[in-house]
Amino acid sequence: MLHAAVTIASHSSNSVLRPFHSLSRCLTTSSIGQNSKTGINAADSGLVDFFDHLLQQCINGDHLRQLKQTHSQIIHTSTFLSPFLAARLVSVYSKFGLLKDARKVFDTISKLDESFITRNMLLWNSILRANVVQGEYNEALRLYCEMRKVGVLPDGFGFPLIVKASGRAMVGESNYKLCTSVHCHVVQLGFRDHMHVVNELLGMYGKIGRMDIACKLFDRMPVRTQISWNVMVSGFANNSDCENASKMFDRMELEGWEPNCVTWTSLLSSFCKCGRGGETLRLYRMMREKGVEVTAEAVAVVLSVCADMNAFCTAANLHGYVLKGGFSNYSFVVNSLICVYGKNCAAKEAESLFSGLESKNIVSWNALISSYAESGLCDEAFALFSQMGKLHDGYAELKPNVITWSAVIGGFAAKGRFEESLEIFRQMQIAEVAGNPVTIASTLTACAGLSAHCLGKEIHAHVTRTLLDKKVLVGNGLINMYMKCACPEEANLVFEGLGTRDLFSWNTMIAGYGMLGLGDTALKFFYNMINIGFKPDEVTFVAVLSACSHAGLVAEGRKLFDQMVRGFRIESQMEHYACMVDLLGRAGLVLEAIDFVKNMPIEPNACVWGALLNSCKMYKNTDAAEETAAQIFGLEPEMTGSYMLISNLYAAQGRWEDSAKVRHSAKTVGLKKSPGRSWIEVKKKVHAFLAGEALDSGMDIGYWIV
DNA sequence: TGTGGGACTG
Repeated sequence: MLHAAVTIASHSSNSVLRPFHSLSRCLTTSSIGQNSKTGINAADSGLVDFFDHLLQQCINGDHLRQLKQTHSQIIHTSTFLSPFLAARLVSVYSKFGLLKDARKVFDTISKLDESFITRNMLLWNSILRANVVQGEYNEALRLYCEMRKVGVLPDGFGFPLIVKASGRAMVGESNYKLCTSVHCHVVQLGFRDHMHVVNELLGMYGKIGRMDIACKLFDRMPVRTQISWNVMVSGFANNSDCENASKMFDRMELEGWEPNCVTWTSLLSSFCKCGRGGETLRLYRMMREKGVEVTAEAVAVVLSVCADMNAFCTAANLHGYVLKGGFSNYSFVVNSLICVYGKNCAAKEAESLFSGLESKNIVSWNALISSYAESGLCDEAFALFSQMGKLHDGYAELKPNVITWSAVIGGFAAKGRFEESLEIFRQMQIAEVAGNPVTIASTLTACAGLSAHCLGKEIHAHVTRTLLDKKVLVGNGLINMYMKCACPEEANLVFEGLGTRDLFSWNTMIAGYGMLGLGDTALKFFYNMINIGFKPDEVTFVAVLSACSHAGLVAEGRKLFDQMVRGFRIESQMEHYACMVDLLGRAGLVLEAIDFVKNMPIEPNACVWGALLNSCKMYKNTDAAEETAAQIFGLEPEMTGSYMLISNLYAAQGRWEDSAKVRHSAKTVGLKKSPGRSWIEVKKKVHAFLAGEALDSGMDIGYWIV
């Protein structure tokens, strides 16, 4: 042992030398050379303290090499059987993220002495903690099973870890059974009222979406801590229930507790998750006024709200706060900054933040990729996505996850580049990444855009098998797809089968029936929706007004437009005016349509003029058409459709020279009408073809769904 | 000898 001590001293740096005095003390005052397998004598106890000190220094100074050295030195002394040091080594390795080494320490000592491992709770708890901290919840639960097998009963330190792992582990469809069985064990072993254990139980039930059980446990807690309250508020936040998060927050104050920065962060997060951005910002201001410490986590939440609300000024202020508050090294804060800049068309800034990040995790990549995709830069998104699989900083490759894939697929679908969107979806199947409701919704948008009925049906069958069809996002996508494929019966079946319907479900049904010219059915759905208590929004009225227009329901349309403004207090927007002009114009009330445009309280845009021009053409009102076309050329000179429309109108009247003149003037301003493009699905293949072009070979879209 | 709560991406 003396030799070991000398070796330590000679290998140590100056800072390591400091505890040497205590080591010399222990060497001079105790017997040397005694070795016991089960216990540590007095001399070793001093050595244990010494090694403990060294290990502490490894953590403080982030010295991995020193840790390895210290470990090997421990092995060369009898202290390697110290339960405390073994546990310490496990926890230090875990802090370095070296779970495998931690496990090796645990396994080695287990093999050395079986009776030792059954008695040593400290070691069990440290290996449990190591796994939980690293997010290895399933492994933590496996250890718990092992514990039970060898007859070790968890204590007040072990149970919180096991409970936490139960709520977060991936165990098939539901964790509920596992959670209740662990809960039973907690009660059996008398930890029903143990503060730390119950706090974890609250969190566990929150994680699996059972806030009802968490509430019952919370209400009968004999003593609560600040943590108990915070776990409840964050539980509601994670379940997107800002009403109850807010109630819990109020109740906390009412019962004399002061919400701290964590409580506030959870409250902000709950409002953010409910899509109530305005209130999140209001609460954030309130939090600052009250002098509550603003944490990096709170900043990240508020920044994510800014990104969604295009609140660029607030975000710029927060950026300053990030720099001042020293949060620039927090990758999750920088990730949300990337989103704010990316989504506000400041791609350069987003890119420089991204490249400045020391450690880019999957979220960082997704932040930039989804920013590109959402700003319509799908090629940039795809380029970055393609870079992901490659080697970065010499480290193992980072694989795109479901969020990455969905962002790219959604980006292409939103730009109308449906084939590319579906092709990437196919690649995703090959990469064996399972899609989720968001992925499926984007894919269905692409199917709808291509009227790819067969592929749409195939996706429908797939989501039915995986129970994703119960998700409202997927249901709405299916309804839209079937409507765009002119299959209202199938759309209706999906609608009827939806457990929960939201405003989108109703709007999609109304718009679908309207688009297919089934105005009466669209109206029936509109009135049903109101009768069961849904409040229509501006999109509903665009759908219902355009349904009236397609079905020639003029009186009904007029009534609804009036109801929208007076009854539902929805401000009429450009789309609503365009619908009304279309409604009147299509019905042959061209003069009234002209009058309607003249009396509009806002300046008409090209869509409104376009609707008017269309009706002028339908009813061969050349004078009004010319005047209207002039307005359009003034607003949008590149609108080729208007040139064609007016040229065709002249042609229809036999005014060939005028017709040719218009076409010529379009050419002189450098316009070329882009040819019409259509898709047709034949035998699970989508064929794209241009007007006047033969069918191409078609892209293979069959048998994608595994 | 050691306990817990808050975050960012589709």
